[in-house]
Amino acid sequence: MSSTYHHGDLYRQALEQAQALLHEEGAAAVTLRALARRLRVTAPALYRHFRNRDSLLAALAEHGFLELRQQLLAVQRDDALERLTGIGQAYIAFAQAQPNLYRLMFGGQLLPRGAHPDLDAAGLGAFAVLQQSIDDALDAGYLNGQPAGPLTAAAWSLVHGFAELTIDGHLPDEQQAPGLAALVTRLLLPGGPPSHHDNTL
Amino acid sequence: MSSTYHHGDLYRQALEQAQALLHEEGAAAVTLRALARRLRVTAPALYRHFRNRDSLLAALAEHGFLELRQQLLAVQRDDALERLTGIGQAYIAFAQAQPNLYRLMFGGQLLPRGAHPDLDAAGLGAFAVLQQSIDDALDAGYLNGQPAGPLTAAAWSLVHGFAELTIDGHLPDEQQAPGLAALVTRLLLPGGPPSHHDNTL
DNA sequence: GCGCAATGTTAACGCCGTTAACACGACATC
DNA sequence: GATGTCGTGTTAACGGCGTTAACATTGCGC
Repeated sequence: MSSTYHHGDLYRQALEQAQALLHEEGAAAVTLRALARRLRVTAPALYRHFRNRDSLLAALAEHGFLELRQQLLAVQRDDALERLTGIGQAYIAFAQAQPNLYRLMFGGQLLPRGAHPDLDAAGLGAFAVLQQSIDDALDAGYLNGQPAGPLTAAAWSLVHGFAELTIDGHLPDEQQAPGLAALVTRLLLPGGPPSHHDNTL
Repeated sequence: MSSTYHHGDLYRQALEQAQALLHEEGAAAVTLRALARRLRVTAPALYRHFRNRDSLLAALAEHGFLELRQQLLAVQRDDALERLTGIGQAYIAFAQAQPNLYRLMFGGQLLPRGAHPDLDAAGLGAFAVLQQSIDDALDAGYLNGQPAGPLTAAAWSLVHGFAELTIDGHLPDEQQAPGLAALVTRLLLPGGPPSHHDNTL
């Protein structure tokens, strides 16, 4: 009399174990059958909760974007420019702490856009934090009043690129020093009204 | 009497067809069996030329890095700073022209580093072009004499990040205007001796 | 207490990477 | 020219995968 024929909350546990699998072994290891084995359930059972494997991966990526957004929102500084650089560093820290998750979020496996609307929305939500903090910095007179659009694109490109290159080991070792992330996030920002942040390297 | 029991140059044709498959349908579609079907050959035949599927993908990525290097080397400008921005734009153009190849090169499927030495070497070869052009710009008095290491990391991060974000559709549409690539590649560079390149947006 | 909907299992399909055993044929050696 | 060897192809088979259809069990509303 297996008292757990009905598992109870397979959906939640599946997400948790899938996150563990992703974190430990990468997206390729997030297999419906492997996940089912971990949960002591047969593979087709998972189809009651996920349309297919891609939907499961999309759900993981979506959670990743939601978590990233929260970590960016948690950066609080008085000065708008300091907050912007802090956000950049938090972004990089997120990617370095969970490289497999980050690769799933940006690896391009879940394309095309529109296939997973919730995922797209979560991605925009994270992007919005960065965008807002740039607007705030501009309002505070920083960034030489450059147009917000290209600035945002450049800022995101910089942190995203640095995050990916470091977690994939593409940058030479000496350029992976812990402090470099901070340095890089400041290179883009050639000053503004208060001068307590020169690019004094 | 199939006159082509011995195929002749299966290795070269396999690489070509694999490139086509990759370009048209992405890395997931580059399957040994699908490739064998295209070549009118059985799947195990490919194991005479590639250790396994990963080696095939690594060979494709390696060719990508070699081609990228050539395209960067082909950028010739008199002014060192102009050449640097030209290289950034050529880099982005490469990624946008062959998104599936670019994702394979940087998607992190071929890790860990050291698993495919030829691939690692080719990657470093492409990186070296960028590094050299930054050294040249510094020698010409540009970039405010900032340290070369972080500068290189930041420059590569910027172009790599922008390339990936655009080919994956993460940037809002208005920020994908053709000219934006040029703009972004200049944001990083706050001038130098000659002033014919302000950040006049 | 009954019935239905939710949620699990079993069995099976085709595709995949990979390996072992075998077959063909070009090319060197005698 | 016969012969043997080695490179390169085929055949057959294994297990793992995503996925589906059919069936089984259970909890919950009436």
